[in-house]
Amino acid sequence: MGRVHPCCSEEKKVRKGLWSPEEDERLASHIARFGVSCWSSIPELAGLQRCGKSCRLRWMNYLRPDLKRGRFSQQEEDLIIALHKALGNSWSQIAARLPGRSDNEIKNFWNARLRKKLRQKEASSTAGSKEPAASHRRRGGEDGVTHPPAVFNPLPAPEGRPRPAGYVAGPAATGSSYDNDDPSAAACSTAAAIGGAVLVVGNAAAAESVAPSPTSTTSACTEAGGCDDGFLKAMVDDASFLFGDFYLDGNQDGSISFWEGHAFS
DNA sequence: AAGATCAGCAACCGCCTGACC
DNA sequence: TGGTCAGGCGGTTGCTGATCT
Repeated sequence: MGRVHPCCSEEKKVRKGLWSPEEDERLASHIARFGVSCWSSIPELAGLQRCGKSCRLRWMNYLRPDLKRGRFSQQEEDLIIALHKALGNSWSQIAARLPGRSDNEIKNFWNARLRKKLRQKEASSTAGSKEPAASHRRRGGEDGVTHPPAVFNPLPAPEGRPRPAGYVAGPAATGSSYDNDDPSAAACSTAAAIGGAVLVVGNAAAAESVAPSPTSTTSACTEAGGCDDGFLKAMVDDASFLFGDFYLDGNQDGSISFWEGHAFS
């Protein structure tokens, strides 16, 4: 393990660092014309002095036509927080549920923004905490705690979607908005139909119990009547299921509710 | 005005995993 | 069955522009 990829070895003259517009153009036009068959052969075929991994990364994170780039919407932000709570640092899985966003983008966003934001929230809620508001980035600045505190900004319900018994709108609800042109918001909205069962994931106790495992793909959860980890796993493993049939919701106590259109089995 | 600090982002590095021989 | 290879992933680093002092 840890062996150097042949395509990245010193023997071949490979460029590193930022990509030039010409390189981008070469790679993009090559992939547009021939598609992606074998990343390791693409540099040669496209006339690039890069390793295949570098080409793949550039394509996946920057050149892919379906990337939307730009700032994260409030819905995306909420979704990332919720998915991170459920999936941990599985950025690729989180990215799979956020159309138009790359795992790298989400990862950077999380590291740069959300983690700090959540930490500040936590610090302010536990007044008197000695933790600095902005512990400085990198160089071992991370504390090893990779999960956010059990805080989640509630989303407002889409128009016409009935609230379940017991739903409590949180104070942050008015701060959220739905952008109609935002895919993730649209996805949430499309699930607006159908009321019914509510799956509550990550209440404070549950979040605590899940927090120590950054790669955990299951979570303690409760439903009106209980839910099993397998269900949640299935849900987070299936983007269309999540987007098509679920509406993500947050509760005042920091828990997250997933509304769905099917009866739980 | 200049240096220090912060924030965002692109890209590299090391490791894991599955396919293939 | 074990070794090799390529793809993929998460963590980390480095660069750059903006903001602060």
